[in-house]
Amino acid sequence: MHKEITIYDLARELNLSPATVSRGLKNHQAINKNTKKRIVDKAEELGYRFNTFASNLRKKKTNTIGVIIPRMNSHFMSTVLAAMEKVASDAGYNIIISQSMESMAKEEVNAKTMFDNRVDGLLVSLAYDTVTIDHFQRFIKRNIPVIFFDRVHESDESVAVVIDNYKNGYDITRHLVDQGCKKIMHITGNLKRNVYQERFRGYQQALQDYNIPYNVDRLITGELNELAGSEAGEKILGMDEKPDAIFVSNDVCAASCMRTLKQGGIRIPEDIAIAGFNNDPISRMVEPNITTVNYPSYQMGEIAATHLINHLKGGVALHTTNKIILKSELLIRESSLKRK
Amino acid sequence: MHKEITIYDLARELNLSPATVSRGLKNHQAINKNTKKRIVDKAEELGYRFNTFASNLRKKKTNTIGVIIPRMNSHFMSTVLAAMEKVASDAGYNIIISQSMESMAKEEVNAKTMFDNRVDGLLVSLAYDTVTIDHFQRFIKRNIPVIFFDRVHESDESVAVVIDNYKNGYDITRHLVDQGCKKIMHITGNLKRNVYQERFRGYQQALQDYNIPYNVDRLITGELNELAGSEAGEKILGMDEKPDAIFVSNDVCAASCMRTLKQGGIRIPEDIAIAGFNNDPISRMVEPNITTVNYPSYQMGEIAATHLINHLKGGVALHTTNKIILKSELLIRESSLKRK
DNA sequence: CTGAAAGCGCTAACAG
DNA sequence: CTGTTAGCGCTTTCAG
Repeated sequence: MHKEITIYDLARELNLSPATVSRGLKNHQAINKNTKKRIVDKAEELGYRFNTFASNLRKKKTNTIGVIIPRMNSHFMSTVLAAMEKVASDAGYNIIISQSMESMAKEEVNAKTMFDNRVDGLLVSLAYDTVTIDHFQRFIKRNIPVIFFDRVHESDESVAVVIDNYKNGYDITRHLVDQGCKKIMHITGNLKRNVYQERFRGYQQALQDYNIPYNVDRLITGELNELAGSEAGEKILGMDEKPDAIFVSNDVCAASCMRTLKQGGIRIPEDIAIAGFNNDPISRMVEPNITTVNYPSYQMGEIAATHLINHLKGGVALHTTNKIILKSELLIRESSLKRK
Repeated sequence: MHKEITIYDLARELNLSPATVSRGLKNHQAINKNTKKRIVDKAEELGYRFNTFASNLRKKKTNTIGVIIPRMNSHFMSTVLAAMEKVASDAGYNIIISQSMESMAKEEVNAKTMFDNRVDGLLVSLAYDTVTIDHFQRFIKRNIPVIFFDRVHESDESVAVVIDNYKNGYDITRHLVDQGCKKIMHITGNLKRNVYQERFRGYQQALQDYNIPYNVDRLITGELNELAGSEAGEKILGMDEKPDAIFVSNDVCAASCMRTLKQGGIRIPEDIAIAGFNNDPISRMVEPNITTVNYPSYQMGEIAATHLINHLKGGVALHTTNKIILKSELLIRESSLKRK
């Protein structure tokens, strides 16, 4: 078994004190250049490795940011993460990422782990079935900043970075109405989540504003993945009174649903217009291209992380800004254009 | 500022020793049930939080597995990660994930961080431009197991979990030849990476076996993303002697390339047959559906993680198994079927 | 079933 | 520019 080398070992070998070795390794200014080199070389020679735990224990500081997300299975999420990593690592922070796998129970465990690992701050997008956010209270109580993004929980004690889901839901629905659609279906996620709830509200409001009665049979909530899309497609194919438009809350699901409908002989957009959400690459790849909402994912990651770090670096009280709403926009493509 | 509660605080309040508190918190068997409850309750009351650093420092053990991947932007990678997380957390291990962003320099830094964080083992898929794996030597020297998956480096000291890229490259090419194609283009990634190198070798061998001369103008290497696909498409549209088939090393790129070609008036598969790789959902969503290779991603994650953990739990020497090859298979779809 | 005591490796005063 | 010293919070013998 390999014996771990410590700064004491280096100190002994070099006839220096552990303190000097520690400083030398950290490239401390007040250390002789020559001494530094001797230290670094010896460390290399003996295979010394820095002990993060001892350091963190001593410093009571970790320089680590925790990120909890539902899953990293979408283009959206991987873009957000890339941005966060960039911002954090440029600012000298490490990032630890964990997935809740869309389960609140796992989210709680993950939060606990992050807490015990003493992250300096937390960036969170909530799981599918998260109903309370009590598991983040311990952070808030300790003044550890928590920033929610995308799937957020609104409270006075935390910051939320979002897009205007209500408006986007409204705009999409209105666009479909403009195309002459009256029987507009909505396929979306769990309505407990703000994002889906808000889009749904926008959908309902638009219907109401245009005097189209809301019909609960035209709402499907589910997982919003490939399977859910094809299942919804099958269901629609079996309906006596088919919708003339569908507003789906994510592009992968929309694409999958569209595929099933096309296989069933439905013409898109002539028979049924389709709109998705996110501007996932898939929306530009299928035929017809899917009308969608451009989600500023890189920006969202960048802003959430920057905001957190600015706060950590001292300064800016968090709750002064309570909600950051990013610009997003409707991208109209062929899948919804009945009137060309 | 919140004062951190330690086991000493709990001990004092409860008139117990720190040792007993520590045991109680860990649900140690030799502690009175009643005492345990008192400890846990008091901890809750005072808002105690466990200090992972102190514990790790003392125990010299972290129960953490590090994962380094190029990017988590593909369906493939997110599936692999989901599997790894499941296996690890079922076995009581934490996972820390970091992305090299396809850069060797970042990969080196990440490896260093993992090392300093004393991960018990490492799961790695190499960056695009990684040429040496010296940065993993420190792990190997210290008997910290490193398992490579997908994008691997072959050496005697580490385990690699892969599919048979050579065979798949060969099979795809042969399939295209079977369809009557003679001018088969290959769009792939950096040939330094085993996966692309092997597929390329398979491609070349198949050509040779069927007496088709290899033409270097029919090879494009690049990033294999959406942009690379459309650029390749444009390039092909501008060629005087166009290929009659294209074998692309990933589905997203294949789909994007196909879109561009179709927009340019090329019929798929009549004019040009197309095959991708990975069985990404996108391959089933576009039209025509793309012929591809079913990549057992979940299994790959599961096996790599299980293997690592079995090794850690004591037992099984790593190098006895040096390479694990998973079954993968050609999925023939419309995009390559000239002879129906 | 509980306690005493030592030490994991590092850092930050403070002192020179 | 370098050294001394104390302590971060936990676990683990060993002892009772």
